[in-house]
Parts: sequence; structure tokens; C-alpha cells
Amino acid sequence: MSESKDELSAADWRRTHTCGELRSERVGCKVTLNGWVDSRRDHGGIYFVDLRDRYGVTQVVLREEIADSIKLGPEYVLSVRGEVAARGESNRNEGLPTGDVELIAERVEVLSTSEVPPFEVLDDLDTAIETRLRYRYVDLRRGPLQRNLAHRSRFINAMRRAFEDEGFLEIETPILTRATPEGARDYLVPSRVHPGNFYALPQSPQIFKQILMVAGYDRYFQVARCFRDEDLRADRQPEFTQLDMEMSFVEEEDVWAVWERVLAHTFRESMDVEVTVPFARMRYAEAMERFGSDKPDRRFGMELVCVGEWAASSEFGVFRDTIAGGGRVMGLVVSGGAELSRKQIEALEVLAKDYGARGLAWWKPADDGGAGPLARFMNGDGAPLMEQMGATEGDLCVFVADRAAIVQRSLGELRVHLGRSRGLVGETSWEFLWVTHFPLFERDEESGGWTSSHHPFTAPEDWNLGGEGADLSSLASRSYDLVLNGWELGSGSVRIHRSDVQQRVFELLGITPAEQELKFGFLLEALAHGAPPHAGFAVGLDRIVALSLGLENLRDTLPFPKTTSAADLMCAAPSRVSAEQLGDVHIELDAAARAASDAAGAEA
RNA sequence: GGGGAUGUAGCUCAAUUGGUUAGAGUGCCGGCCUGUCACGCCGGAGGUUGCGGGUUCAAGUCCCGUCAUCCUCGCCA
Repeated sequence: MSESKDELSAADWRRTHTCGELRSERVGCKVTLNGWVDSRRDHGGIYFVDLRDRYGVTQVVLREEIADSIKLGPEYVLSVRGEVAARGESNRNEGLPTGDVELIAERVEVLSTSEVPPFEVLDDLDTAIETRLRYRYVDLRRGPLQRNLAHRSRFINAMRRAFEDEGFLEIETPILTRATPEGARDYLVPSRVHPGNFYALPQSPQIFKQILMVAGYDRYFQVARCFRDEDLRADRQPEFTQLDMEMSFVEEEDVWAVWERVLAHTFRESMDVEVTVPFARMRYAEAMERFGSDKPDRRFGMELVCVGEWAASSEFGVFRDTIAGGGRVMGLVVSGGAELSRKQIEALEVLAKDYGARGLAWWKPADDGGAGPLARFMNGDGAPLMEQMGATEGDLCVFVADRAAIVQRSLGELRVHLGRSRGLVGETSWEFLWVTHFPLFERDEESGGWTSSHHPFTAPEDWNLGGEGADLSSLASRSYDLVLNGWELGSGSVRIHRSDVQQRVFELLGITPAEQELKFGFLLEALAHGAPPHAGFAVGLDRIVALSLGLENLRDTLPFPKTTSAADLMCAAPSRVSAEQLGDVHIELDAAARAASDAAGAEA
């Protein structure tokens, strides 16, 4: 180095530019860059270093005397002072935005050294997620993740601005709150000052935002962290973020209109994408009947076809008996599916059975009766069923006979599977869909009682709940989901703002007046103190951000995601705690927990 | 809670029917090289085959158990 160590440390090491911004206009300027050593190329008399930060990469040239004076390793953090030089025609790097210039180093300071990283910081690296999560700070230096997180920031900020412009107030609600009796398992936090009592982390700010409506904050929104202690999936994390909102003195259409404006603004601002507004709308019952799903992917057809009439009069006993027993028989046409082998069709049957179907009947249609197990019930004439299915020779028809819910579910899942595997799903499009009028209640298979399809605060379509002795399964709710390309992005509803109706719904859900008082007393009380009609909605930000990036797994849009077993591999959470800490919160482990905790401790 | 897949060098993977000293690419370290840009060339280090047990003359390979990761059914008001 040309200067002594003392002069160096006295000198200002701070950057004048980022590693992504130098262009030809700066040739001749003295600049300072800060960044990480991305790659090194030692040519003996001349030494190249690519210096990286989240803005880009700039080539730094170290002449022999500087290169010989320092030791550089991968991911070292440097401050480089020097002059910007033109690269010249033959030396330009077309692949780099800064490729027309380079920095001729005059002074290099190592701000920080680095262990050899566990994997290389490359855009297209194929490292096991386990290793990436363990060393997330290295993984997060990679371009795709930096771009994803930057996109997420822009997306959320655009949404925030849109809500502010609509007159909404951003209001925070508690993270330490009380356990709810229904819904997902709560994450619990033991109280030190209230022995034997626990806070719960919120599954959503639902009750708080309703109480804000009662309090007169008629337009609320929040970027809210939510927690649910349930098993995970690629599209599900134990803690996740919602863009949550609620409005007073409105009905469904008002909520939808706000969201249509907000999302149009958000996609325009953050992605330069124009989305079609207003969004399409479809009732739940229609979605189930046509697509076998409450979140239909409408990018391809292959809709379910009801063949109940044909089945009722067919000679196939299973079909006939199903119809006679009040069930349904429906089918799908797999275009060009006649090419599928028996083995491939059996794989489809396995899939259908995963979702409750008892079997999958199939038929390769033709005028003469076609082929497959159903062919012998055609009496040599396939035309009538072909016409009803809208099938032609060369297609494959598959059928499920069962209770309506099972028929729709299994064929709906089959449809999505076939749509993907047969390449029917086109490019990602931005055709949003409101699915409306979900059932108010569902049967709980285990207890035989009733549960809310959405949540117990959802308004019924009929404030009288159908009167005394009504068939609860037939009641529709004023809830709605927002769906995009087969993904549920969010859900909401008009709420119950009448204390008496809320109590009646609790009662139908089997919550006794004593329980209501104990667990929801504060809400019922609030509703009895002047509650305006209100409605709201929340989207899963992780999902919509992932989808807007074309990703199906949430992990690449989150800085510190957890594993399928809800562990953080970087900081090794959850962990055991000292006996003293447990004592503080009045917790004693049982024998099984002690053993598991000791085993985990021994491994670590 | 159930089902499936995976686990070998820092990383990504290979290793025939159970058979010699577990290999390759990449990264790392050293040497050479004045225009590279995923530089190149030469050399080197690097292994509890996830862990525990079993079968066998012999186990990365077969069996049992266990742990971790991923996908998934249930679950997720």
C-alpha cells in the first residue's frame, strides 16, 4: 500500500458511490467504494477484484505493489479509494452494468476479514435449503434474494401509500394478547407476574380491529404479524404477515372497491403491471360446481361436468346407487388423454383417493362405445355421454361418484394436477377473482357439531339465521376470498355488529353463555356499546409477494424463514432455557419434555 | 399424527451384484502468469458416508431404530 497504516485509519474509508452506479461519465473521478470481495483474478503483475454490494458489482484493478501488500479472501469487506478509468473497447464487460469502467485502486483497506463462506455467493447456486438457512446471512447476499426482498419492500410500501391515500389510519394492535378458544393452536407466552396465566400471540388482529371500529376509527389498516401453531407447508409459515384492514358503514362492494383500487395501484407502482378492475366475482357454490375448488384456477378450462342424469339410468351399479342415495356423479374431460396408459390413469386414481374418492372410473370415448372400464355400460353407443361431456375421440373422461363435497374436491384437485402436468396452465396472469357467499357453518367431522367456515364474527346473509330450527348447513355467510391463479390470497367478511346476533352464533357453535362471557365478554360488551356496521379483509402478504415474483415457496421472499418443523436453523430456535428462566414464569417440564429437551441439548 | 423423498469432501454430486486405498466438478490453500471478468496452467490439503445398533469373512451399499431437511394428507376459526 502506498500509505502507512496510521494514515489509512485516519483517512475517510466511507463510500462515495455504490458498487452498481459508476459509468463512463465518472471517468477520471476519485471515488471510494465499499463492498464484499466477490471474485479475485490474480494475473501476477495485475490483480482484479470484483467488489459487490446490493447495488451491483464493480471491477477493481490492483497494481502489483498494492496487490502484494495485502491478503484478500472471499467475502472480505473492503474500502477501495482510487480513480475511475475507462476500460477501452477490448476490455469492456458487456455483461456488467458497470462494465465500461473500472476502479484503479490507490488505497485498499480491509474493513473486515471473512471465514471461507460455506457456499459461494452466486445468483444461481443450488445449495440445500438447510445449509442456506443455517448461514442465512451469506445466502441473503445472493442477488435473487436481495431482489426479492427489495421487491417485497416496494410492494408493501406501495400498498401502505394506497391505503393512506384512501384515508385509512395505520394502527398497531398487541402481540401479547389472549388465547382464543377456536381456530388454530395458539403460540403461548407464560406470564411472570400472573402465575399460571398465559398470553397468546395473535392468529390475526381480528377482534382488535373490530373493536377499533366500535371506537370510531372507521378506516383501519395494518401490516400485521400473525402466528399459528399448526403444521407447515411450502406456502405456510408459523409466523406470517397480513395486510389487514377494516372499514365502518360499508357493505361488501365498498371493501372490494377499495381493494381493487389498492391492488391496481400496488401492481402499477411496484411492478408496472396493469390489473383488470373490477375483479370478477363468483359465488362459492358456482366455484365448487364448475371447478371443484373454492380457489379456482381459471387460466384453463377443463371444468367439472355433472352426469347425474346419465348415471341414474346407467347400468353401472356404483353410479346408479350413488345417485339413488343422494350423491353426485361428475366427470372431467382430459383433452387428448386417450394416450394415457393404464398405469398413468391408475396414478390419477391414487391422487383422487388421496382426497377422499373411493375410486376413479374412466372411459376413452368413441361412438362405438369406446374403451376402459366404463365402455361396457355404453351399449355400443358412446355418443350420448360424449355429447354431454363435450368429449371427442382421443380424449379421456374420468368420473367420481360420491357425496357432492368429495366428488368436487377430488375432481378439483385432479383438474389442477392435470392442468399443470399437461401444460394447460398458461403464463401467470393477473385476473383476480372474488369468491363470495361461503357457507356460514360447516360440520365438524370429529365432534359432529358446527364450526364457522370463516370465523365466528362473520355476518350471516340473513340476520335471523333462518329462524328457529333452520338447516344450518344451508345458511350463507357474507364472507369473501380473493383468489389469483388458484391461490387464496386473502379473506374477509361483513362482520356481526349486533351483540344479540353474535351471541346467537356463539350459541349455534356450541359455546355456552358462560364460556361466551369468559372468552368473548369484552367483544360482546363492545358490540353493545354502539357498534357501527363494519366489514374488512386481509391478504397474506407473503403469498401475494411470492406470487407476484412467480414463486410458489414462501422462503425466498422472507429474510429469515423457518423450516417445516418451525425451527430457525440460524439461531437454533426454539431452544431450551435455564431452570431459572422456567422458574420465573412458573413452568415445570414433565418427564417427556425433560427427556426431549436434554436430548436436544446434548446434540447441540 | 400418517405417507413419500433425501442425507457421501466446505458446496453440488458419483461409487456395478455387498468386495482393493470412497472419486469427480467446484470452492479453499500454495506456485506461475500484466487485461482478466465463472481467467488459465501446475501442485496440495480436505471424509465419523447424518447418528446408533444389527447381519456378514467383508457394509456408503442389506436390515432395524433414530435424527434432520424437503414435499404432502390430516390440521391451518
